[in-house]
Amino acid sequence: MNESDTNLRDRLVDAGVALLAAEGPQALTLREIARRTGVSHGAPRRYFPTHLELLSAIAGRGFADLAGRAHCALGRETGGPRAQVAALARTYLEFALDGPGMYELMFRHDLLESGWLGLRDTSLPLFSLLAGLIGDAVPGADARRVAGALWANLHGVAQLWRWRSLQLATGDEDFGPLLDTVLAAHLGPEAGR
Amino acid sequence: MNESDTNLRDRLVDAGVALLAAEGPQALTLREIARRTGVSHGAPRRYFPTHLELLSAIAGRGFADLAGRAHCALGRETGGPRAQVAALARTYLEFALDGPGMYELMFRHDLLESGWLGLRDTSLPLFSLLAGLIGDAVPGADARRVAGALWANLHGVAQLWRWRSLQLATGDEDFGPLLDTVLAAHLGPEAGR
DNA sequence: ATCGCCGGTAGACACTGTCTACGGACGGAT
DNA sequence: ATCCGTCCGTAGACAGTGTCTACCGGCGAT
Repeated sequence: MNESDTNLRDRLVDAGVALLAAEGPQALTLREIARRTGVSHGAPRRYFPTHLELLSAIAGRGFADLAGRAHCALGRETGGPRAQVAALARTYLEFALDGPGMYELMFRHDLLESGWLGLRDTSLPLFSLLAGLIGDAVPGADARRVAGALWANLHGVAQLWRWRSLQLATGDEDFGPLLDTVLAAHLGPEAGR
Repeated sequence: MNESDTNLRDRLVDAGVALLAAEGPQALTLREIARRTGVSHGAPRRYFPTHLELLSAIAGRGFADLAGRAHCALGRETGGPRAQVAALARTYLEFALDGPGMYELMFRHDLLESGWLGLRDTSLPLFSLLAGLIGDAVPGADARRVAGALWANLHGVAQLWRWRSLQLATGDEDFGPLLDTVLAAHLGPEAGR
């Protein structure tokens, strides 16, 4: 009945997620995950033929979490499309800056199996959603291209902020003002307040 | 007289740069670099006490290369400040998309020694330069914040483009139109043609 | 009761980064 | 000329990693 003691597969991913949050991606050793799960180092091979597939499954949790947070934020935001884009952007940044490890792992393509589906399957719908909102928010622009530029901008801010490079360069301590600058750049000056 | 046969230090970095360009960052093994240099695996330790310091030295070549390209592009561009920012941005993207490995290594902070100076010492001057140009190009804006936003945007485009995520999302095959979108977003619609 | 398979164990292998002991060449002082 | 110390690179050990393979115990189906 209780499936948590069977399903070694899920237990491995659970242990990996916990280890990732606690010590970062470089701690995600196959053998350490097995150790924390209480099985031998050869056991994971039964479910994840290679280390990269286990890491990909762990990253999959992150993508699911991100998608969940995004939809939750969208449901909570009752303003216009511009406000929804802003909520989405803030959610994205908060997710990236939340734990020390998950976001890093999710975009370490050398650690994920090539052509990893989780990214495409949760990023593309989110991207289409963003593009649709942008199409509503700024009717004149090429929505897909603006959405791509904004997505890249958020990704870059997330990464550079994690490294404290942007804090050093701009002197800010909170990413709020920078995020406002980014949104204003891509969506035009704030209109729908 | 010839210093290339002495200076094992430089020979190691040379071999590392070549290996990086040929096979990517995950091939930058301490032992493989030593092998390609023709010395034993313990030899690098004399000059680079740890693996990360050797990788940092290799990345340093990349930062120097980037700075050189940037100044070269700036010297070639005779237009106004906006055209110079555009030239800088294009140079940055071309550098990032050029080799398969160097850009990746340069921003893999887990592979570089913490507080790595090369990044700060070549990024910050370049950033200040960018901020100055932006201050001239768009007099009204907070130059540092706009420069930070643009830098992050370029970084994000570089990364997502490398992963082909942006091609997938926008349908583009060349990053030119997207770059124009990005520049227009941060600098305002093209004026100084 | 017996057989086969599923799921996990245990050991081997090649490889990595780091550490330590060794060796040999070179230069300067006596 | 001899000795000594200081570089600079070698070689081996060690713990740890991912992958592969042989093994084995228990369980269900025949």
